[in-house]
Amino acid sequence: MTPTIKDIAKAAGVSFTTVSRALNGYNDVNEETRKKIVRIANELGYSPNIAARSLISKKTKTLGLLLSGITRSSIKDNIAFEILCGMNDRAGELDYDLVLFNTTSQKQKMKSYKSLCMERGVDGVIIMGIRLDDPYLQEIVQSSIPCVLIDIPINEKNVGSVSTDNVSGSYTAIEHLIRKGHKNIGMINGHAQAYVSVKRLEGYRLALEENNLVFREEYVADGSFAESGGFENAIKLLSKHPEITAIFCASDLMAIGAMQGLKSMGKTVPDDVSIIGFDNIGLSSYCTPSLTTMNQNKYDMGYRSAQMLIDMLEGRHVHPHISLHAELVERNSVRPISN
Amino acid sequence: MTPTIKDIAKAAGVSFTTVSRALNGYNDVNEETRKKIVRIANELGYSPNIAARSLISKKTKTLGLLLSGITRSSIKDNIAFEILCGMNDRAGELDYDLVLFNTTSQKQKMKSYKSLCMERGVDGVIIMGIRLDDPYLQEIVQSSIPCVLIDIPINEKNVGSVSTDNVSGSYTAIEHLIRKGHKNIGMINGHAQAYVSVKRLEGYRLALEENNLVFREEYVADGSFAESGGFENAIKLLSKHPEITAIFCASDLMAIGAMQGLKSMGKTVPDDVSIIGFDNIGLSSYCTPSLTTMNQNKYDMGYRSAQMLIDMLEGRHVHPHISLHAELVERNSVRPISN
DNA sequence: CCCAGTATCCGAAACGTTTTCGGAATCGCT
DNA sequence: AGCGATTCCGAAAACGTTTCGGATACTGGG
Repeated sequence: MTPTIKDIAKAAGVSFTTVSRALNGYNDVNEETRKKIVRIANELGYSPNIAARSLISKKTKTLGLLLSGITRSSIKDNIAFEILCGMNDRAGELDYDLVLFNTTSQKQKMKSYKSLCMERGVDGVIIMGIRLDDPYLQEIVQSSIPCVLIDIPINEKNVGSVSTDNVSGSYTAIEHLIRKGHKNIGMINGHAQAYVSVKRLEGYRLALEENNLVFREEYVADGSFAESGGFENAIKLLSKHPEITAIFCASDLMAIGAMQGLKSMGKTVPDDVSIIGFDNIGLSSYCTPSLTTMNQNKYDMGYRSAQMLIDMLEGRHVHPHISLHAELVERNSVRPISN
Repeated sequence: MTPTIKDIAKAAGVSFTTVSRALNGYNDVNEETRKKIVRIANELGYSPNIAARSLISKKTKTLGLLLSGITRSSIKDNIAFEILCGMNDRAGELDYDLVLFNTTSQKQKMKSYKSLCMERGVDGVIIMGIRLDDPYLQEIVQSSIPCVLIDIPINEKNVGSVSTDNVSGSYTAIEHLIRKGHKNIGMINGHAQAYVSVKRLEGYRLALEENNLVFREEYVADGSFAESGGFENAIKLLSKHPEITAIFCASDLMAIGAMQGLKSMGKTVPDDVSIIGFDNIGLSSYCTPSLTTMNQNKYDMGYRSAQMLIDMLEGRHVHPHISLHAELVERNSVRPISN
């Protein structure tokens, strides 16, 4: 059996109360006895029972991670993984552990996020990949559990958010295309239930209008962030509107799909039509042509979100909404056109 | 405050013992009272305190995940992520949660894996990405904590393993090259402290010898699973041994590096030299030329490892070593040669 | 020599469950 | 009516820790 505080007490000839205090660095225990206790604890290979501890302290030093999008389909664009790496690193540095809640299994259909968190006893939770219309979003946000949302800014007590500046990001993407001489610019967006999509659309529209180009409803299509969505919508867009010379895709995966779609209809990128993506996933520098895109600092998003949540938990003041800058990375899927 | 079993008892007019039994499905409680109790529990939004429960039951229903390789560098080849997805799915189905231990932070330098696991109170642990010479490998394996290792078969009580059949995998890779007419086949391996590397080398050698080709020490180099390692060693190999017409790389990432290396020295793949990889990562179908490789069923590795660990924990009999089949996926990085 | 103050320690309660043991009530049967 | 079996429920212990409120012994000043 693994040794407890009582075993140490017995071996040291003191009460187990004293052992507890000695190990926790209280000052009302003699330096001699403390050393003795610590020595014995090491000899016995003692490590505190976290269940007992958190039963009384009400803290578990664990962060919950709710990722709705962690499924086989999210493997190609491993954005979730990069974010997770950042989160894991920061949490580890601050001595917290991460527990994964998988919301895909059917058990979650029955159980609310909130009771899931309470049961697991996590101190706080980070949520990513959730849709705006997810019924649980409201629930979790209004519960008293501290949480930070990736990519959904919500003003509520105990909830923070981190995302990239999507409107400025897509603004610079479009501006880049315009500088290269493009005038008829299509967009393949995600879907209306993603906050990033509405923001990226906003930036697209803004950039157009500020450059005296007209925004056309029919130039934008929803590809639901899927490679196949990019494929199909690129074809649709260019069939209906052959005057389009450039497409801005709200994700790299859709951009890659779009490139394939264009290829399938005999058009070449970037000679016939330019493509610019968003995310800068690993694939984008390896596909042909390599993809010009807006880089999102995914690792940092994770890192900062863990930091923010822990700050909230430990009572430090936080600015509840962090917005990271997205910068252009130029590759070979955009070419200038003369007009 | 979140309601406890006692609050329910008070509201239902029974003892809290009865509440506990009612909620846990014991048969010695009247069906009427049970319904009443369940109703009240729902009304109050009760969910059991897991710390208290696991304090007495000694089980936490959580699996620890020790991944030594989860760092920024492992983002490109997101093998770890795919495995994690499979693990997470199966664990979720069986009502276990996953907690991530990050062994990169310095706190682990002080603390042994074993005490880390004990402290966290995980029931068992899955370990991946660990090197054979990691001093903690022995420690964890000899501790009484049930664990399953990814890619390291060890015969010890309470430890299982899952990996792909690496010798057969690399055997078929080499055989494929031989069938295509290649005779001088180089290999870029990982490093000696990876079990998979010794096995893949074994398969390479075996395939050569069984086809009456001689195994040459100087035809194999270690690229330590890095893209840069593939780049440099491909150049080295072909500079010293220009007769080589095909290279087998022990990972796709190295294969991609090798392709770039060859390109940098003016050789083209597959016309001048054929490349075959191992892993079938997401990138490999998008690079140019697309990579012929041996597919590892990464998702399944995770899925099966979670399954095995939970089987062990729940006292079911398991076959301690699972070996998954690797199949060839043909793309465009190898071409037949006539001789 | 006494008293206040300090250093060091201990006992007991508390956290929210599960589980064991036993008691009371009810039932069926003779 | 008597008796064993069955059904339902409660009291209490246990899990390993933290923390509160003292208790003891020693110190030095008066």
